Amino acid sequence: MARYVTTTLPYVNADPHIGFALEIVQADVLARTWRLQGEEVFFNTGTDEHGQKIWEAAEKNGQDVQGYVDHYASEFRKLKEALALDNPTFIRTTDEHHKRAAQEMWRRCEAKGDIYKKTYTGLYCVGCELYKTEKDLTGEGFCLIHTNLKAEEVSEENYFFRFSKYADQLTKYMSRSDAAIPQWRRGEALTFVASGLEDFSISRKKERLVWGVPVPGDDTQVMYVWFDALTDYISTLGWPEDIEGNFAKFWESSRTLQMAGKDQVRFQSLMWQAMLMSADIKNTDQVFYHGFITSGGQKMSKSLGNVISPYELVSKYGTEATRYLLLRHVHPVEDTDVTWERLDEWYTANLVNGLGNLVARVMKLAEEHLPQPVELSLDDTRIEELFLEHLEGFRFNEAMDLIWEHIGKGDAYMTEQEPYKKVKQEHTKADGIADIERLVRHIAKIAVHLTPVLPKTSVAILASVRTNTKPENLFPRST
RNA sequence: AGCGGGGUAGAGGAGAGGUACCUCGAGAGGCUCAUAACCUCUAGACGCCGGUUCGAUUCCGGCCCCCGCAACCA
Repeated sequence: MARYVTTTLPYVNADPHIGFALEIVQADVLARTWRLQGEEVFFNTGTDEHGQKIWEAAEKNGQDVQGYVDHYASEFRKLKEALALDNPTFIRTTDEHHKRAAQEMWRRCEAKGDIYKKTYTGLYCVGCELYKTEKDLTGEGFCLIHTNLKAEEVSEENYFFRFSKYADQLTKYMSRSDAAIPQWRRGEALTFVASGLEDFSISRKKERLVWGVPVPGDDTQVMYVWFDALTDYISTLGWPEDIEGNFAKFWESSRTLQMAGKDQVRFQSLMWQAMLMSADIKNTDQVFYHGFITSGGQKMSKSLGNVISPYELVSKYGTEATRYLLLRHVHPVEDTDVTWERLDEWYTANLVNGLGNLVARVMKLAEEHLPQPVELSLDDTRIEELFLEHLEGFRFNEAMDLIWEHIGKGDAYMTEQEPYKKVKQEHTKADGIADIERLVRHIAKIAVHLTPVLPKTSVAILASVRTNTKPENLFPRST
């Protein structure tokens, strides 16, 4: 069966966030795991590039918008190299094909009678360029952020999507036990639907939102970013024309998975699913919601100055260690607090002293005492069922724990059997050599399990086993 | 207010109806193959109060605290 996995598309008004790195590394591990099992996989990511905020950010930087989004698109594209991502397809919502797809999505919903025009009256803060509700304003009607600006009452005619019409269908969809992971996010979505759905606005007047996809058949309106961006999950597959057949293969007749942050439940599991229902397209089979990474007990934010960027992680610890830290020490679905101090600790304890050191001590003995490389058997390279179950169940941390359990066992075996002593005495030499061979098989088995999670390390260990040589330090001690 | 998540040794985390596990740190031994690494042993913990149960830290209820749902942001 073909498989499909996508990240959400990050909005390009800031540098890549560590939370997005988490999301895309998790997606990558799944894509790699499936590919190892011989499945055909479509792995999608990209950038969300429309919207008023981006227009403004570009103006603020004195850049033209296209140049601005091009710059960010390339910043996000670099993640592929930095995080060793296995061949993701990279879509930009400013791609011509994507814009046509978004317009086709609009036409389909419209044909279904799910798009209508309505005058919206609200309190608008010019500073924020956003409509505000009463709780966003002071008692006197001033904006909480721009405290010197009084929100103005503004009326605007926009297009709305009949979200409310899909309440029953969404409830039914969310009743599938695997529609959202973890389970409690499903509960959240169901509660939200039960509380009553309000149709949402899907366009803005062109004067207010210049940088967006034009609404088909109405030059005065532009699509609001959500409507446009969500469509990327299928436009990336070539929908609607589907000349190459990817949509049929990877969406319609495959098991589809979306990865997203925990704040995305409403958008991914409800709004987007309602749009698909309206357009008569198959719903996403499963959406996985990861937790957030905090730093020093607080949400990362530029103003607090506690942002840890994925590129900083990679330049300090390297690609493989960054993947390791994200997969083992960040909880898949709960929030995790991360500080540089803790990152150093995990890196040294588990990669330098753990994995790296074990490989070094085993291969040093092998290089000196084995006459030839160990022949690996089929059994040495078989992946444990439990390991795969953990990965398929999004328990990346537990899958990693399993590997590190074996690393600990390798070290213990070495101390108990003392092959380094045995090889020095004629009458125990053969026994010592057999121990070393067993240890080499053991690290080979560890390497095989590392394939989807730490791909380069896995290759390095297996190469070292094949040539029977001690490798360069896999994880150098950081100074 | 409401909704959701969480409170586990000195620190940070995992886990689960019946010996509570991992990393760092502390104490005592051991080893020399290894990246001053590794192994063994020891001390030390399930927020509070009830309930269900033969048995609760785990399930249920109440309470107390922390975090997110608003922001440059995933």
